[in-house]
Amino acid sequence: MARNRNVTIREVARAANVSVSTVSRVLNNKGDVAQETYERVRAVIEELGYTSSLAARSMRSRRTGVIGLIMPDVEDPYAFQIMRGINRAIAQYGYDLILYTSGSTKKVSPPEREKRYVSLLDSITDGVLIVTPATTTFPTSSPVVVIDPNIDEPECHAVIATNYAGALAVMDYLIGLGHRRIGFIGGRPELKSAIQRLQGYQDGLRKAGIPLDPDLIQNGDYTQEAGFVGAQRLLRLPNPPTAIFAANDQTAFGVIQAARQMGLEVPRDLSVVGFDNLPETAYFNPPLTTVDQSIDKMGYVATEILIGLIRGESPNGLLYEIPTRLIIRESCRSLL
Amino acid sequence: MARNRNVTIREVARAANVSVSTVSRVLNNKGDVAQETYERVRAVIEELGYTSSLAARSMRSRRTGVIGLIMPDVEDPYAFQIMRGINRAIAQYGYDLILYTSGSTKKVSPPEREKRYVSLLDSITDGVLIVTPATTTFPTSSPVVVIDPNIDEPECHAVIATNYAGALAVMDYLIGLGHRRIGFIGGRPELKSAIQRLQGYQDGLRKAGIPLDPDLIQNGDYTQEAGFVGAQRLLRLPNPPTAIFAANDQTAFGVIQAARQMGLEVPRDLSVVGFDNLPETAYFNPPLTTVDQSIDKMGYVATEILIGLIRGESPNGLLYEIPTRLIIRESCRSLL
DNA sequence: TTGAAAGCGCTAACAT
DNA sequence: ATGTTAGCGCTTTCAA
Repeated sequence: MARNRNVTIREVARAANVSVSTVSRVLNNKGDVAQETYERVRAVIEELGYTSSLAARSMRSRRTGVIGLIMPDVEDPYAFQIMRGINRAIAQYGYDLILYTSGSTKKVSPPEREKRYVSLLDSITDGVLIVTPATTTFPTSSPVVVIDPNIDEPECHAVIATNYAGALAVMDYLIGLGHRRIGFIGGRPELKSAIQRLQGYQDGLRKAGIPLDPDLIQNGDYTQEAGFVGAQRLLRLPNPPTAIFAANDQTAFGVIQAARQMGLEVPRDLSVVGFDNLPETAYFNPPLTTVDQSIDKMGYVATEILIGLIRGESPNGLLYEIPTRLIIRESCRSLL
Repeated sequence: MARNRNVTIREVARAANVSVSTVSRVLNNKGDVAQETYERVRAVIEELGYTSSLAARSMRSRRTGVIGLIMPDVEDPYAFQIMRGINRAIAQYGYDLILYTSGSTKKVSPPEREKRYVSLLDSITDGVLIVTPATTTFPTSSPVVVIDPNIDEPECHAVIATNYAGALAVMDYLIGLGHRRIGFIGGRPELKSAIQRLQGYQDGLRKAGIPLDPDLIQNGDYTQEAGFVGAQRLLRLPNPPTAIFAANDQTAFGVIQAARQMGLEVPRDLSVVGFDNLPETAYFNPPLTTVDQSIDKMGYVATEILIGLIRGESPNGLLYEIPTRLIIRESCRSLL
C-alpha cells in the first residue's frame, strides 16, 4: 500500500554494508560488482525477504518486466479465453502480467475509459494489451497491441480473426449437406465480429444462388437467451429452416434448448452450427459443430507481438490475422 | 513503461498557471481550492488528457484506490468464479482492481511466491486478496484477506466455505433416497477442501450406520479425467455403487461420460451428485445436482472485509464462513 | 569496483 | 487559497 513498512533498498544496503547503488546493481545484475560483494548482498536480500517496490522501480527505470492487460469486462468468457493465451505467452517469455479493472468510471465512454487505463498502466508496465477496444489511438509512448478491435482500420498493432471467412465456411458446409433454408441468429450488431459473420452468412447464400429470406435472420446479442428466442421465432415460421447458424456458441446452446422444448431432436430434425469454440462448448449435448477462432491464440500472438515491440523489433504490418477453422463435431445432415 | 512521455502534473500546473500542489489538491478534491481555480485546472486536465501516474501516486500517498488480487492460476475456473464476486464488490465500492500473475518464478515454492507477490502489489495497492494461498503470513502492513486458504488456522483474515457440511448434506440426500452403496471420487488430496469433502462422505455413511467400503473411494484431482477413470473403476466392481458423489462438478461430468460409455443412463441407472456449481455446470446434460458453494460470494465477502480493513474497521474474528447449499437439479432416485 | 547525488512524478507538511 | 519544499524507493550518471 504505501506507508510500506516493508524492507527497502536502504535497509538492505545498511545490512550488507554497501551503498544503495551497489544493491541496485546487484538487483539488476549489472555485472560490475565484485563476486564477494554480490553474494553478500544477495544473501542479505534473501534473509530480509526484500522485494523491490514496483512503484519506485517503474518510476525510475525503463523496464519493469510487466505487461498490462485491459479487458472490457473480466466476466466475459471470450475475453477470458484470450487471457489464457496471453498467460501462456508471458510464461514463455518470462514476463509478469497485470490485469487492470475499474469498478467505478462506468459513466465514462469506452474510448475515454480505455485511454485512461492505458496511461495508468503505462506508468508501471513495459507495454499494454487491450481486448476488443473501441478506439486504437492511445496517448502513450510504450507499445500497445489491441486484440479484436471494434475498429475498421486500427491505428496501432492489432490481432484479428477471420470472422468473415469462418462464416463463409459454415455456409459452404451446410449448403454442401443439402440445406437450402438456413436460419441465422446474429451477435451484438454494433460489433464488427457480428457484422462480418452476418456478411458471411449472406454471401454464402448468394454464392450458392439461394435467395435471401429476411424472415430467416434474427437479431441477437451473443447470449443464450437470444438463441432461445430467435430459434423459437425461426422454428414457428410457416416454412421453418432446416438448419440454424448461430453467431456464437452460447447462442447455439439457446437454439438447441428451444428446439428441444419444441420437441425437435438435434441434429435429426434440425442442424445447428455455432461460431466460437470456448472450452465449455465441450459440455454441449449433442456436440456442436463450430467455427474455432483459436481465441486463445489471438492472445498468445498479440503478446508475442507486444514483447517484440518492447524489445525494439518492428513487425511488418499493423494487422495480424488469425485464421478460423471449422470443427465438425456432429454431422449436420440434410433434412431434404 | 516508464520513459513516459505522458503529460505530468508539472505540465498541467504550467498550463493552468498554478503550482503543482494546487493541481494535486484538485486531483484529490481537497476542497481548499478556489472554485475558479478548481475549474480551470480541471479543464486543463481534461484538455491535456492527464492521468496521474499510479507509480508516483502510490509512492507518496497512503491511498491508491486499488485492490490487488493474487490467484494461483488464472486459468482455474474456480478462481475465476471467485474473481466474479470480487469484481462485483469493487464495482459497488468504487475501487479498482489489479490482478497480478507471474510468468516466471515457477521454480519458487508457492509460499515464497505468494509473499513476493504480496509485497509487490503492496507497493501499488491499498490491500491484497489471495485465492487459495499456501501460507497466511505476509510481510506487509497493508491488510490482506485470503480466500479458501489451504491452512488449518489462518493467521490473517480468511473467507472459507463449509465444505464439510455440504458433503454431509449430499450424503443425507442420497441416503434419504434409499442409496446404500455410494461411491466417492475425491479431489486433490493435498487440498483442505478435498479432505473435508471426503470427511463429510465418510461421516455421512457413519451417521446412517452404513459400513465404509474402501473400494468405493477413488482418488481424484478435481478434473474431468479423474471422474471418468474413477467412475469406470467403480462401475466395474462386482457390486457397483448405485450413486456416485464426485468431489467437484468437472469430476461429475467425467462420471456421467463414463457411465454413458458403459451403457448406463443417468440418473435412471446411476445417481450422480457433484460439489461446486460453476456456471458451465448449467450446460450439463442431464442437469447435475450439486452443492453450491456460492464461490463468487466468497470473493464478494472477502472484498467487503478487505475494504472494511482498509477503512480502519476491525471485524469480529479472523474467519468468515460462507454456507454451502444443495441444489437439486435432477432427482437422484434410488435403484433399490 | 564502489559511493554520492540527482531526480522520476507525486503528496503532504509547512509557509505565506 | 496557494506556493515552496522535502522526500517516497529506486536507477543512473558522475566521481572517486
